[in-house]
Order: sequence, then structure tokens, then C-alpha cells
Amino acid sequence: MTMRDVARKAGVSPKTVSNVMNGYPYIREETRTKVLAAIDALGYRMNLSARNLKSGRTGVIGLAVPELSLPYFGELADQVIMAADEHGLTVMIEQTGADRDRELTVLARPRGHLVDGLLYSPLGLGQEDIDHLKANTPMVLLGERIFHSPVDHVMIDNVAGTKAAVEHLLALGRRRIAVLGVHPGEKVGTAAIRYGAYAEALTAHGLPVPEELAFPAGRWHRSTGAEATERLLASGLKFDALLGLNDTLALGALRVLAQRGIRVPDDVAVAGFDNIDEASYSTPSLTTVDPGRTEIAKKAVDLLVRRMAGDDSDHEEIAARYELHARESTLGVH
Amino acid sequence: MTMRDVARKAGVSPKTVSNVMNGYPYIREETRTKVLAAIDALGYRMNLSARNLKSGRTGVIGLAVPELSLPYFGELADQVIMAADEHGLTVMIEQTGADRDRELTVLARPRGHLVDGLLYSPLGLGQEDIDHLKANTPMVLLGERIFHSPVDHVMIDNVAGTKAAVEHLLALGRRRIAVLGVHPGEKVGTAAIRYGAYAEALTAHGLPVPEELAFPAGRWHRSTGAEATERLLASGLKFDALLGLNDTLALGALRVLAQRGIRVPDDVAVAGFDNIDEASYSTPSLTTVDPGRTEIAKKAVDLLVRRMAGDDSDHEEIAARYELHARESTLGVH
DNA sequence: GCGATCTTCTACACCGATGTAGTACACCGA
DNA sequence: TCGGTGTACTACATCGGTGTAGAAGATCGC
Repeated sequence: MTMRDVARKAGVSPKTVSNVMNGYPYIREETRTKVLAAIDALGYRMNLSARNLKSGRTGVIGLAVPELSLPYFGELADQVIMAADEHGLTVMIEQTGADRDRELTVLARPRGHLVDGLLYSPLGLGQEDIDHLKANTPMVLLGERIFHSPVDHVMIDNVAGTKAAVEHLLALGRRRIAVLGVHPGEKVGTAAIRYGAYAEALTAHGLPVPEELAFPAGRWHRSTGAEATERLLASGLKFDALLGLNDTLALGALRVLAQRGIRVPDDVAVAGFDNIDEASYSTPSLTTVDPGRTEIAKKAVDLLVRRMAGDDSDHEEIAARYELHARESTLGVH
Repeated sequence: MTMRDVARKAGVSPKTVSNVMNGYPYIREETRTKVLAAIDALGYRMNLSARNLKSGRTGVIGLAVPELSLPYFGELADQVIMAADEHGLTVMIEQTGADRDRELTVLARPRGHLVDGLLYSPLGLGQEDIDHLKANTPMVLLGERIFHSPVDHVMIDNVAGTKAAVEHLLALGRRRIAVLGVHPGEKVGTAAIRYGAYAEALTAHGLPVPEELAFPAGRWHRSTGAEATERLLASGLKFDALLGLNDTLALGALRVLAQRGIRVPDDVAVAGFDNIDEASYSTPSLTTVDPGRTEIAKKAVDLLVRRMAGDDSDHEEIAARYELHARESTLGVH
């Protein structure tokens, strides 16, 4: 079942069928309907591999994320797929597992030419990997700003968002804010940026930065958040607030605090980052920063589509609008 | 950068390069290393579209799920991607939004020959759509058993799993078990199967089925679970247990119950289905049925790979092992 | 009335792999 | 010694579309 069959049935050349399918303008209405009727009658579907081989286009974009099982990335992927759909594009998802080697592999081999462009949400890459980003494939980075990279970014406003959360805690009178999920030694990742913003917010208010209250967690899962919270409690250090560098960490913390009978927010106020759906439904509901997932997905896809269409103007850096959602984990129940 | 370039550099024919890359056995070790060296030196990557055009294989399988933002499907996709990876396959995800038309579209047009096979998790399809399943592409259905369909299935053991949950509640002395998430009128979907199993479990214990305690929810989100729970509470009906037909519904219910000051499990025991990660970390943690996600993903991919390799034996129906995880939402805190 | 331009369509080579067929040599048994 | 089999490789057509070039008729300006 090929284009030739359709052409034969419609009594035109294969190229005319191709032209009809691709919206070439100079076609008589009569011819167009004949061709469309033939396509319909035969149930013809174009072989995208063949088209891609000749023309480059596949209509597929890649989305590389660390882990789909993390709600943030699941929800992001959902949005990206819907945004891509509006451009008639399909999304191929690649899981990197936040592993640097796998992240580089994705870059080096964008699925054997099967994707026209790449949306890329790196976790493990650093300044030293910038060279790898000078890809042949159009690419838009999501989430993180890798310092001084010559690539398009659609960024979470990590700094302003984190500061808003910290200032919210400070405004509630909290002074000893523990942090979950830092990555010691890391310079450019999300962890470093958010922790840096936390420190800045404290400093701006004339407060010292209590480094002993920063607890590492490599992967940002509920389980690692719970473990870090247990280490925090075991340390015996006093704290009256807890900032999870993302929501799953904070939710893991909520669990442990509840188990230990520590009241939230009375004893400890808790805040997170991401505003995943779960944050509205936990008990207590979680105060968090909405990074504008929908906007990020939409803008990133739009930008990528422009790049794929050949736009080679200077690279852009777009920051999405964040929004602080103050909920029970800091405000209490009304 | 094509195979011809590699061939020239290695001093062999393009076909020999192809043979090396595809593991053809009759190649001298010396030749193989020459070719591999050339591939490495040039950073060559095969054009999958070209290969697909000639050979059919793309190394891509499709995964059609309702919504990635639902934790169950995010976690399932994660597992499928990892299982596919072990076979050297990439996964292309299609979101159907549980919309019947979109589900049929996916079937009718498996991405323009771009996928070698399809894993398919239908929600909206029914008995009347069976004809559409007689696809040309190898396909394995996930999760649901569409009645009398001639297609491979890797099933959640919905009936046994749900019964286990209900029996657990009964064993705790609960007798008025409300159900969230039923789909009135539906005959073959997950909702119907799980609700049917619930009813059977009650009947088997000589108990009547309290139909007034079945509350509908079209989509199985936290928000719809919360709404259904509010309707349940507004009804004034007495109940001492609550079964969410999946975890997100149950988690939405937990939220509303907590807000209303209804104690779980003292006043109402709550159970769900899916064992998403979140169920271990909610407060209280959620009793739920683990449908064996990892096993489902692995078996489904294995089966699909066999079908893609040409195995045309009779269609199989594999049920994964479920496991009941009894947690605080039914047992209380120890 | 004639070249120029626009509209509509077609012929054909070609994208980059691979299946098929076939060559050439080595080795083996009778 | 010769046919048969196994090993190692190559030439070439081909998969199904699309870019390019160009043909043929219609329309237009002057």
C-alpha cells in the first residue's frame, strides 16, 4: 500500500499525491478531492521512514527526562505531548535516569536521525559538557540553565521561585530552615541553584546560612526525602522549617514528620518546589512553588518548532512565571 | 556521514559495514575491528529511517496510555522503557486521554510505520471495538481484558486483587464499604471489572451489595476522588470503609476525610489499587493492591518482542501476580 | 500576437540502508 | 582429483517517498 497505489487509483502521478498530502498550493480542487478520496478509500497511510529518508522531517521530537516515574516529569511529559500534538508532532521519550553517561549518549545519538529536534532536561551535566551540546539537531533545554551555554533554554525561575518560598517561611517567623536534597560539590545543577537562592534569601534578610541544616539527597524521591529527614532528626539539630528542593522530597519529609508526631506546621513548616498534583492532596497539603509547567512545555515546543523550521537567530533564554502556592504545611488548617 | 564513508575509510564495501553492525557471523575478526575502528573514528551513526525503509525494523515500539500525569501510567511507562531498553528498543509514547476516538486513531495509524509494535493500554474501548484490534502491527494489550479479543494480553489480576482488598476490609470487621470510581453502564472496563469483583467478594461472604454506596468518577484523579468522597459524605449514608478503584481516587478521599476530621482507619478504613509510590508515603499510608507493574512491563515487552520476531502462535493471556499491601489506612498506626 | 508569467502536473533521480545473488577461495571427504 | 560445503566478502537493485527540473496549457501585459 504505497503512494503509487493511491496515484494509480486517483489517476495522477505519485508526486501529485505527495503534493496534496503536503499542502502544495498549485493543485486544482478537483484533483485534490480525487486524491483525498483515493487515500480514504484505500486507507492509505504514509510511510514516515521513506519521507524522512528523503526530506529529513519525521514529525517526531525527542524528550529526554531523568525519570517518568517522578511526578514532575510525568506531568511535564504530559504537557509536552499535548503541546507537540498541536503542531502535529509526536514525542519520543528517552529516560536518562539522571545518569551523566546516559545523558551524553542521548545527545550524541539522537535516536539515529529519527527525531527532528530534542527537548532536553539534563540533571547530571555540567559546565564541562557544554561542547556536547553543540549538537547537529535543533535542541531546547528545559529547566536548567547550564552556565554560558549557547543553546536555547526555557527555564524554571529557580532563583526567584526558591526565594519566594524562603521569604514566605521567614515571613511566618521561621528562622532555622533545613534544606533537603542538596548536592554537595555540584555547581550548576538545580540543587545548586535552588540552594544558592535559599542562601541568598537568608543573607538578604541579614540572617546567617546554617550550613549544618543542608541535607544531601542524590535522587529526589519520596524515599530519599524521608531518609534525609531521618538524618536531620537524628542530628538533634533544631529547626522550625523544612524546605524540600522539590515536592517529592518534601512529601517524603511530611511522612516522616507525621510518623514521629512532629506537628506541621506548628512545630515545623514544610515547603517544596514543583507544585505536582499530589501537593494539593497530601495531608497537610504542601506549600510549594509552581514553576509554570504548562507554560514551559508550550514555550519549549514552540521554540523548538521555530528552530526546526530553520530559525537561526541568537539563542533565547525564556523564564517561565513561577507562582507560590501557600497551603497547610506552612499556614495550618483554617 | 553515511555507511559509504565508513566503508571507504575501512576499505570494505558498504554491505560489509552493514553486516558488522548487524552481527552477521561470517566476518573475519580483522575486518570487524577495521570497520568498528572506522565507525568510531568518524562517529558514525546509522540512519534508522533508511534501515526501516528497506528492512521494516525501526527498533521503536509504541506505548499508548491514557495519561502520563497519572502516577500509575508514569511508573508503568518508566518500567516499559527500561524493559524495552534491555532489548535495545526505544519507546514512543502516545497519550490517548482515555478518549475513545483517540484510542482508535492510535490503532488505525501506528505512527506511519515508525513503530515495530504496540503496547496498548485502552480505557475507553469496548467489545464493539474488537474489529479495530485486528491490526497489522504486532500488539500486546496491557491491563484490561477486553472480552473475547483475539489479541495478546498482559493483565492485571483485577478480580483476585480487588477481592483480596475487599476481604481484607471484611476481615477487619468492616461491612459498609463504599466504592469510588465506578463507571455506570460500562461493561468491560477496569471500573466494571473491579466493581464486579467487589460485589462478588461481598456476596461470597453472604453480604448484600449496597449499590447506593457506589460513587461514580469518570477519570481517576485525586480531584475526582475528592469530589466523589464529598458526594458520599453529603449523602449522609453510613459507611465504615472506602475502596478507591485506584490509588489516586483513594488518595483524593484521604484528603477529604482528613479535612472533615474523619479518622482513618478508626472511623473509615481506606484502600486503593495500584500501589503507586505515593501510597507508601501518604499520611496515613494507603493500603493498596500491587498489580505487579514491573512484571507486567517486562512480560509485555518480552511477548511483544516475540511477536515482532514473527511468533504467530495462539494469543496469550498472562496475569501478573498481585500483592496486597496492608498499611495504616486500614490497620492504623502501630 | 507574442513573450512572460502563472498554474497544474509529471518524470526521474536520489536519500541510506539492506536483501538477494553471486564471486572467490579454503577445506573436506571419497 | 573433484564435487560439496563453509567462509568472507561484494555488486546491485530496491524500499517509498520527495526535490528538482521541466512540460503543457492558461492568462496577461503591451
